Amino acid sequence: MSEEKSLNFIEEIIEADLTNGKYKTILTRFPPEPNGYLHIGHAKSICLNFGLGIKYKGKTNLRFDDTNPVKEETEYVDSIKEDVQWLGFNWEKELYASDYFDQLYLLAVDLIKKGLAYVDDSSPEEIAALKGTPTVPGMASANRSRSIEENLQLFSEMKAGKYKDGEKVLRGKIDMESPNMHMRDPLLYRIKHAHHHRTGDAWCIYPMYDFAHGQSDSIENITHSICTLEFIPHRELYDWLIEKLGTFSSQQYEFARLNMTYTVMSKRKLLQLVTEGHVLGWDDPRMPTISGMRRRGFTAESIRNFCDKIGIARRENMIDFSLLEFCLREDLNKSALRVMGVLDPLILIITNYPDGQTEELISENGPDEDYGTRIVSFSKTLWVEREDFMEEAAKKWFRLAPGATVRLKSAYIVKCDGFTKDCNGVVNEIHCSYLPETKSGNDTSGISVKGTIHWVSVAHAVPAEVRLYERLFKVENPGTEEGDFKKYINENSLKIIPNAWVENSLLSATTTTRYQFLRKGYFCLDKESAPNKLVFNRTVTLKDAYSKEVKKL
RNA sequence: UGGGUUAUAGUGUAAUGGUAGCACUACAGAUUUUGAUUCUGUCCGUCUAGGUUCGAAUCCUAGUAACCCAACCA
Repeated sequence: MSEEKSLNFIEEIIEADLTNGKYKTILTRFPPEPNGYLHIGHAKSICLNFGLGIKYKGKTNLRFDDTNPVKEETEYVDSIKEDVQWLGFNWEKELYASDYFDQLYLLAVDLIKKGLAYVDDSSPEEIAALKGTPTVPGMASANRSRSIEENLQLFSEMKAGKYKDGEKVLRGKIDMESPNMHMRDPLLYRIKHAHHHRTGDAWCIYPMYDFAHGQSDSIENITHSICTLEFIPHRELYDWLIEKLGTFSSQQYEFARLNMTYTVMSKRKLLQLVTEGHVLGWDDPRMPTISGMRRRGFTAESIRNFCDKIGIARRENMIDFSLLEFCLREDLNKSALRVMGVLDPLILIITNYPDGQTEELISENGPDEDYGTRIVSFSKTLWVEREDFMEEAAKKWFRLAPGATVRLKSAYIVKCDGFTKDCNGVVNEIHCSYLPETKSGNDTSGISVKGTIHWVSVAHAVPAEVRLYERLFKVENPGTEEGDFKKYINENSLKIIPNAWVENSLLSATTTTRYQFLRKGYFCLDKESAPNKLVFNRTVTLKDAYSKEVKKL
């Protein structure tokens, strides 16, 4: 019954660490910088880090890497916390790199005392020039040989605010000729007279990533510090600092970040989409952000399943968007309430049905009996989907056309007798006759039809705005395509239908419930919806074998 | 013309010297009061060239390709 699922390489490392007694328990962390909203790529990291904590009965911290005050804001902190919780994870501790500014400063002083760090007065340009290139070794700055006493003095003056931004930096004294650029006397501290979202104006020097991340891991006793591939070159420095400082030896492990077709994943690009108005905000339902996907109608379960299915490895990858859609539909199919709504309405009149009569029909709410049933009102005049009618039936057409029979879902089989057109030649009414003995639930006719279509009674329908979404980009990989990635934005990614009709049970729709509009897809109530104006987002369409059929014909 | 990392069906991921498997996609069929779901089946793969071995995706040698590294960003 229980298929043994093979371990990913990080799980193998952890199991080895646990069995050989290196650790009794593990502690991981999810370390976002609060400078933007979380996206599906972060979800992969969240599921990994928190998932490991759960699987191995360890713990996971949420730590904000807030060492660059000019980019970080409390708004982002709040959204990140909301997103992690919504995904279904609970952190052991909520921590901030800025909590450690005092300790970090002391560690830097310790490094100076050990003769392993120095204050450099060089300008950014000078430092870059002396750093060399990957193929040309770097050269020492004149300040490299400063005495420990002088370095201590200068560093404390940096902290005291004696110098302006950029005047001085603290650098590790490692190896200017290292083939690893990050070991060529990396910057550890820089001067920034900037207001920090948590520490306010208490500091004017801030640690760099390399002197904050590993040290924060070490301070917290993180056992497995998991990050993405681009940090591989930092690992040598990560290890060097921990060794020289003699602190808890956290270990860094790297995995490949998530890439997906038809979207972009970098914070820089996502920010551009927002600020330049290509989307309506970070939580625009077309965005790959957690907040956007949530608003679109994704469930946390579907995102977790997705992250589980894509796996963890060290090779570059490009995941098909269709896998995400599969995970989404898989979950929604189980949980969504079935309802009827007509997106592109066309009148259907049942000519032999009594005027003014209403029948309360029973329809299933979900895929199995547990979901129960509800009442839908049926009458002589209905809205049906315009695309469910053809003036002349095509090959393999199972829906309405003159002379054709279809079942109205949960109601009767009707035969199409004719139609009328308006003065512009557009079909405006379909005329049908119904077969009373075909009533859903006690059909005694023995007639079977190929097609079943959805409908709403005109007299009972409720108006709604419906927003349909398509992929945000027209090409698989806008990031690597030639020129500006924004050239490839799909201008049809949002289609607003202002005048859809939905069944009246949706008057009590909630934002937490997912719905399947029969045959039209999965929908959710948008946050902009109001009691007098329902607004639905289409989360994803249903799979559509018919449209494929049409393409083949 | 430095260093690092990675190469398994279209995509992703397993196989830890012993039958190349799983999922998505695509395709075909069955069921269906959603052209959905469900069910069944099909197609397609070890970067290349040598070598070691009874046996290689796995080990060795030499290539090739892709990605990352020269921010007072993380």
